[in-house]
Amino acid sequence: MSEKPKPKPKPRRTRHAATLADVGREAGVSAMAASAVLNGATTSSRISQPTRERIQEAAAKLRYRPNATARGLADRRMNTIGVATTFSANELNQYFLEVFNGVIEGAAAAGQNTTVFALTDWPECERRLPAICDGRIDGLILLSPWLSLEAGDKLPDHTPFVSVHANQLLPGVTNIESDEEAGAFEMTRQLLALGHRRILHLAGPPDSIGAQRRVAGYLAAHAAAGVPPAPGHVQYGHFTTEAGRRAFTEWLLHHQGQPMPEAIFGATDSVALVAIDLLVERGLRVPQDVSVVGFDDTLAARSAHLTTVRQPLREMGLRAVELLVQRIEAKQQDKPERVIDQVVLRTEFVKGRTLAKPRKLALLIA
Amino acid sequence: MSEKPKPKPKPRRTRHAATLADVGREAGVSAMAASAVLNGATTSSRISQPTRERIQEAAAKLRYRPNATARGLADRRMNTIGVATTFSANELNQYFLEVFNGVIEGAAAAGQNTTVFALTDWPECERRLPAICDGRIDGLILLSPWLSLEAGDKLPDHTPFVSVHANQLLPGVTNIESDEEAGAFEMTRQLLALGHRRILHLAGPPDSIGAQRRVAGYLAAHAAAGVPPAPGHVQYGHFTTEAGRRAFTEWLLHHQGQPMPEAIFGATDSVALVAIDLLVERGLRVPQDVSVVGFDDTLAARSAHLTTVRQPLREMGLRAVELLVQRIEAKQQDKPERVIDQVVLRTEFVKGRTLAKPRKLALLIA
DNA sequence: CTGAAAGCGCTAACAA
DNA sequence: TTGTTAGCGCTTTCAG
Repeated sequence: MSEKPKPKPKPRRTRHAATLADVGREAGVSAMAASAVLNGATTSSRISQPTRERIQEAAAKLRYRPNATARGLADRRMNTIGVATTFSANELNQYFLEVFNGVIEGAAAAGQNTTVFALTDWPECERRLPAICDGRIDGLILLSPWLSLEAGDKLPDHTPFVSVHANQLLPGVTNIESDEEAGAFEMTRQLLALGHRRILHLAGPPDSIGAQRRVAGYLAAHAAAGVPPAPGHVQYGHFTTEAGRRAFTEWLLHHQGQPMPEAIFGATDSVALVAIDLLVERGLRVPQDVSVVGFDDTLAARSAHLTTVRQPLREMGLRAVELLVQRIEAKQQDKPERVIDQVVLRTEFVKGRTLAKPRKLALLIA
Repeated sequence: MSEKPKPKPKPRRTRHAATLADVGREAGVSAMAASAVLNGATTSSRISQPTRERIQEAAAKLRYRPNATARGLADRRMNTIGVATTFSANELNQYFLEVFNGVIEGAAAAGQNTTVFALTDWPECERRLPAICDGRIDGLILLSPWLSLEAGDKLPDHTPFVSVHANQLLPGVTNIESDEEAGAFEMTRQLLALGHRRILHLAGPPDSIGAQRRVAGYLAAHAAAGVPPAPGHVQYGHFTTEAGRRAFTEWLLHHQGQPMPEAIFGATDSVALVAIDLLVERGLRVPQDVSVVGFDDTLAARSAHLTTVRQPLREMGLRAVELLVQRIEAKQQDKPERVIDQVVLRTEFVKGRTLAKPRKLALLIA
């Protein structure tokens, strides 16, 4: 071939610190040797001791820093997993914190970093997903995603996914959940066993699968005990504090003059806690006058000694990472993999201080 | 098998989806044109409408996805900020959640992603910092870092930093904090004004600047009121629930038979909340028998209606991102910048339900 | 208006 | 044991 034009040394807008090439030059070896020594590339064992040392010295002298971006580009791997969830400024999300804690821990254990994609809502997720799965992460955890099946079909296929508490099973995405119905069943069973009959369930949104399962548990426990649920005692709403406040307030308004429920079963701890607030504001005592129980066992519940159903949120986060990393590895090695549809973890009754026997005389709603 | 000369089209371990080159080929234009159209590179306006459309079509057809890693490498910018903090599995960190919420929000507003580096302790941070600042993030927020000055000197200098609640001002790192001393002062002032005299301050670690400031506020308020602090009523410990439990239990043990404090001022909400627990376990009522107040105004405190000092944690997170992004921009454009040392936000007294006048008769510690 | 070429920093494959 | 070459996918000069 023709002579190499050999252009000028190029100004090199020296952004990054020293590069492998720099180190190599300094040590009088190739960049590749430096790579082998410094970043443990495949050939690392084949470098002689003296060369090794020269390279180490040069690296130290030039304060060499590997560049993750470049490595990621070459490797097609960033060692970073993503977590996508809705994150609202007005109400802090305990649930998120608990799961996230597990994710962080699992990721650290697997040598992965974690980047968070904060969404305002799930439609936004559908839009942004392609941009999210653009090489910066190796896999993504969807945290209680609310995606349509069509959206699920359009998930980028070069990125492995795992979901936690998905509202809808997505094709090819392992979902981690807990046996919420069993949890709600057990909780309701305990309430009934104590003698409670008018148990108000402040439920989540009717189109949430989780909310449905909790309602199902509530109803099943009644059926199992041969007790018909108190009529009108399932009030749908949402999982948040504010929604809980609205739902309960409204329910009370619509039931003025009627007997106060003996127990209130919130669809989440937030709902239960705000119910306690509202009862206290009315001069009622918990649990002497009304028992209140929740669902999730988040931090606020624990510090309030709320009786609740524990979902192993941290474990769910851990598990999600584990499964995701497995899938990433498999994909990396082009290994076949059979995707597990679901992993269901157990829920557990947590005895707090907000559950007691019903009082003898019914209170009337003021 | 044997013929080889012709360097084959290269198997191209087809990892990533379609590339710009693919799109260009499909549309019969150069990759560069595709880049201009699809990713809004500098020259984007100079592409003719028809070409534009052809490229768009081709991109859609091939399901082109930009690759952030490649772009990051070329741009030397990932549009990602990092947050480094210690994260322990055994105790959930409310403080983190609050600040993080602000960070997430700020980052989203600035079009940045957020990646979390979970550390077990700050020495680990010093070790990992070089590896963290390796091109994957454009800047880093240190969340209540506890770094020595020497460590501060060794911070990689190609990455801008911002700290929140740093225990030690780091050179060239803007620190965001709140006027904790003023907050503690005001809280103590209120306690004294209500008539409290034996105020037990369950403080943080003596070597924490934040703990020191809270103690300073406590003492200053006494001085301002002309009331000598009750002797032995500052007990050092740590900011966590467990540490709070230990500290209070121990203190009570050492003061058996002496009067119970009229009020307890926890260095954090966690400490205050666990103090309430311990009091209740001893059959005491809060606030009728003992007032309990905290510091931070985290979620658990709010749901417990704890009287506390609010630190604007979310705002601090927002501000941190803002400042960091500014610095990143400045750096990108090689603009000179004068680094602000500190930003101090205001704290605020939050009236809850755990503060009342002291009871007339002193209780004795059992 | 468009394309060719070079390079961001690193790694794998192949020679030497 | 070491160096050379050729990308990873994208962007930015600089020519046409």
